[in-house]
Amino acid sequence: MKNKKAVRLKDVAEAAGVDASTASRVLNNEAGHRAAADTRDRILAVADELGYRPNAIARALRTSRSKTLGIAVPQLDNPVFAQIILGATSAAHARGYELLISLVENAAGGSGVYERLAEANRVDGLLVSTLEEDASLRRTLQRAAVRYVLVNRKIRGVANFVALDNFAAAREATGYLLSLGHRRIGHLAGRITGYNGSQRLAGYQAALREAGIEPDPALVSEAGYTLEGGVRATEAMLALRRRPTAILAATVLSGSGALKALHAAGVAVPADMSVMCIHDMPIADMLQPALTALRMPAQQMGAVATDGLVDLLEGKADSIARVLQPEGLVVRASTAPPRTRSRS
Amino acid sequence: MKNKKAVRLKDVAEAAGVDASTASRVLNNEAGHRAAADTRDRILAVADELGYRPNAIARALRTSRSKTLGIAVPQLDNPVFAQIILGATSAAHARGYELLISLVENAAGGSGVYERLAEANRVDGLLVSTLEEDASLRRTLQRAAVRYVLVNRKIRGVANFVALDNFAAAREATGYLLSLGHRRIGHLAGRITGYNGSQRLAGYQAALREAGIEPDPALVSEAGYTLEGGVRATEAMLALRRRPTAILAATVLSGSGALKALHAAGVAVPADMSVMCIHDMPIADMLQPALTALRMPAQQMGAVATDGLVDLLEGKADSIARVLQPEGLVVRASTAPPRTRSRS
DNA sequence: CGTGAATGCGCAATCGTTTGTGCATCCGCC
DNA sequence: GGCGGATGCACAAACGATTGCGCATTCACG
Repeated sequence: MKNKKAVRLKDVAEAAGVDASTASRVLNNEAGHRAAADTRDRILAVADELGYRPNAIARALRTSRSKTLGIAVPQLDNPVFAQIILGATSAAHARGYELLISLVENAAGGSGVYERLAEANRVDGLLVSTLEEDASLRRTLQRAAVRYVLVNRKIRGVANFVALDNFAAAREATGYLLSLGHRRIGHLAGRITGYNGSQRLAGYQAALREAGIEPDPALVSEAGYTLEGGVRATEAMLALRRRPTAILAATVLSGSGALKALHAAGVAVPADMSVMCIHDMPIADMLQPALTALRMPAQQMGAVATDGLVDLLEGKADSIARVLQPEGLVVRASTAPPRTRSRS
Repeated sequence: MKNKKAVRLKDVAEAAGVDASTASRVLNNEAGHRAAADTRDRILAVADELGYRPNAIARALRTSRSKTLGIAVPQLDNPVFAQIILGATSAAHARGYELLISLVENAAGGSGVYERLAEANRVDGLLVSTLEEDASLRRTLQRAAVRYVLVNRKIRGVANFVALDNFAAAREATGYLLSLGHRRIGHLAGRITGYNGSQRLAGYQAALREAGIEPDPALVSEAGYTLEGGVRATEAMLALRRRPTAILAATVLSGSGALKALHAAGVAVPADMSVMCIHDMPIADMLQPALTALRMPAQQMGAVATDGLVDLLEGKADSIARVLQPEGLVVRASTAPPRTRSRS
């Protein structure tokens, strides 16, 4: 299988009649290094002819930079992470980096996961998007002595992150429901203790207040980021004496749960209840009815975070803090004005 | 950030008063190496106390084995790949390997992707699950001189692969629809030129024949693995003079497209048309109606392939060829017996 | 024509590990 | 007490690259 041995720098150098050091400098275009045009051409020609590929491992050992990034995510079944990873791989490859994927198990404190990656410069930096998002994560990462950028997360005391403007997103989404005429709007919140969940809740409340409506705590139910959570939270909302006329789900997963629960309860969407969600995803279009959604640049977030991390590593930036804006509404079939009962 | 310098083998050795070579042998439990219990204990104690972690890069350079696997997938939005990756990461970590993810762009021949990974033992082996699945891929991989295992693919002339028994799956699925009483069953095929697509088609046809039904080519439509493909193919089927009473989608994505098209056309599921798909996924349960599916061990496939690849690399196996069986039916709301029109 | 500064390259050390080989030391045995 | 074979460890050479430094050669200039 491995028929011909790999050609090393030394081989190129010998074939070109120069020292390996010279070949190295020429091939790497070392800044401020002068080489005779003659020599340079010869080396490049020979390297090309022999098909020389630098040994990344040896280079990493010598330079202590592996040109590899790690990405730590808790799951893969949530499409948001798939999108983030997608954006991250493209950006990483574009910058000449590889991406090492690591699943950090559910909030298990991740015993040594980061250390394992950071040790030995196996990765130069980490993209972190775990479930736990508090000071303990910060300490863990600090202990691992690795540079990192938080993705889709924000933690007090962590300077480097790329997140979405969840407040703006929830406000805009709620605003849309208000513009349709809804006044009682329920919210299937994410994890209220987390950055995303709390910000979206706040945005939802802000939009209501701006419309002169005092948020009703009974209309907020924590659904997390799963189908089941969405089902349960929606059932709870249906049990209210005064049901909402519209539901804003923090995510497409809980949104699909809402649709499911509503269908089971015989509530027509959007005739009797409008539903929409934050984070447009391919799934939203598969649901019945197709879910109105607020688009968020998830993939771009992965890319921006990766670019930022590389900038950090290469000294092209001191810090990276970006909050990306939502990308507008995708109106589908799940939203409509409320029944005009209130006016009659 | 990097406050304390990493502790090297040499540091451990010095602190224990031995040579680095001795420390190495002890820490690695070198087979057939005898060390005085005294020395051994001292080294282990010191290593633990100093928190020694071997430098993976240096080790890789010396041994030319990086303990890293690469996985090449074409996309991430298809949940099958997410599952495969999930299984692969767990298995890889369990065997002490890391997983490097690489997106190989759409059938673009992947100019040098594999070489880039293989070069310099950046990865020891590759898990390959690309879209192109023919002899050209085989040649490309051969040129890259890398060991690999095909995942969810099968190519003539490639000995190492882990795939699913798509024939059995489609046959069982079709059998279920037959058992409900359906006689005209449509099939939304995947890519007929690919392994999965062709096998599923064959299984579908076999089941029909076993039931004494001659497969009607008009009832087969290539839908690929997307929502849109499913919509189009289903619309085509609805345009037939004699519509089928049930549809078997090769995948949950085309299945969701079928539901969408049926709903748009006002066809009730399952009353007027049953729909089911192969490959159960979380999405199947989010759809309305929830999609009956045949479970396939996608995650396990990733894990088995990874284990096999590691076995190959570590000389614990000469080849790995596994075909995993479907895991049974998940009956949901999208399937029912046909209207008893035929009997009336 | 002699001197000093450029210019272009090679020498050798180094990154942190693994591993083949050789030198002590110790034991048992005759 | 001398000898042979274990036994336990250290020495040193790799792996393939990068990089500080110093030695030639060339060139310009007085």
